[in-house]
Amino acid sequence: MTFSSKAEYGVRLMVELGRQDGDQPMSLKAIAEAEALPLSYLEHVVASLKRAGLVASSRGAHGGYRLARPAEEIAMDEVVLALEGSIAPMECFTSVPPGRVACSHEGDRAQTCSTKLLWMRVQSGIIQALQGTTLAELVEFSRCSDPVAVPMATSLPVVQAG
Amino acid sequence: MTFSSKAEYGVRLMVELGRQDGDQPMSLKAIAEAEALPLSYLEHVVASLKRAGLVASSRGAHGGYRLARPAEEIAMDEVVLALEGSIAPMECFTSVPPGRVACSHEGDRAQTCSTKLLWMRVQSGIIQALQGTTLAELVEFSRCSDPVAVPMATSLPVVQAG
DNA sequence: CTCTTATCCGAGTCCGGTGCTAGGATTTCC
DNA sequence: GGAAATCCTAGCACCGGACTCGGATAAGAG
Repeated sequence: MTFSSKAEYGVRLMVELGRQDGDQPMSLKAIAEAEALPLSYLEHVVASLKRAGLVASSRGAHGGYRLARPAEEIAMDEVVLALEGSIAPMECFTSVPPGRVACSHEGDRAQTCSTKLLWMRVQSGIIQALQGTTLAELVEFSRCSDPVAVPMATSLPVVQAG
Repeated sequence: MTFSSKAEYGVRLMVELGRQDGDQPMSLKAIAEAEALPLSYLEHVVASLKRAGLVASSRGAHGGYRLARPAEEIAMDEVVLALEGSIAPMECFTSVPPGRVACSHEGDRAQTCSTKLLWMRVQSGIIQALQGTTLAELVEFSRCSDPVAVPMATSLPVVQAG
């Protein structure tokens, strides 16, 4: 249960773009160096973001990428969705008609998958967390590099199997 | 971003055990047949659950597994944690001292990872969803096999990249 | 006592996806 | 024209997930 590195890199990339303030675009090379990420791989990452309409590009010399919208109007579920392809805790969560959830296990004796309730709640939790966070927040968070108060979830311990 | 099939199978297994009411244990073979899951793989799955103290076993003929506690007292975060090893949306989420979160990217120029805030919120959302669901709920949900009202999250559409 | 049924345990295999590279084509500014 | 950039497609290598197999141990049935 981890997000792919594509999601990680893509979010870092978006934050980096959000930190920029001028209108001049930022080249991938500059981003790769700033975040210490492999340039050639970032090309694929940014392609997904562009396809989703989250970044705009300008080609040629002095070209690069910039946010397609102000950071305040970009919710992170869009970003992660674009990078990850889908936000679903189980592969069987494929939407056939929009708004309904079909589990591939269904049809076997017409019983609804007993785990569906659980995964739907988890999915809901993830989406709410992503929707409730804007890129602007992350940009702001990245500016204060001093490790003081994390705005949330400092009280809950990291859960890990012993 | 999907949970492993071990998590899926393990939850199914737990639900199956929860459906049993007598004190006699249920054999893995019976579970495997009831859920149409590979028996030899279930052995590994149930081993994790046993190690976590969620199921108890009795060996020999007529042996099998039963819940170590009543289903009402089993929150699903325990189950998923046992199966998944850890509940963290990013590999860099490793807890060095309990209650604190260290990101492996930290230390590079002492800047906190800009994505930490996001992943912590996501993690929090997942854990809350899991903690707020008991095994008993899933057992109950599995009994009413008619696909009427899903108690939650029916309103939110499945998010998926086009 | 042994046969059967079961849990237990470790090793090993197969396959697909993740993460990343390579090479080239195209566009744009100087 | 050349440099700097995006774009596009193919391909590779490794790692882990999903699963199998073989055997050891334990316990009830006859």
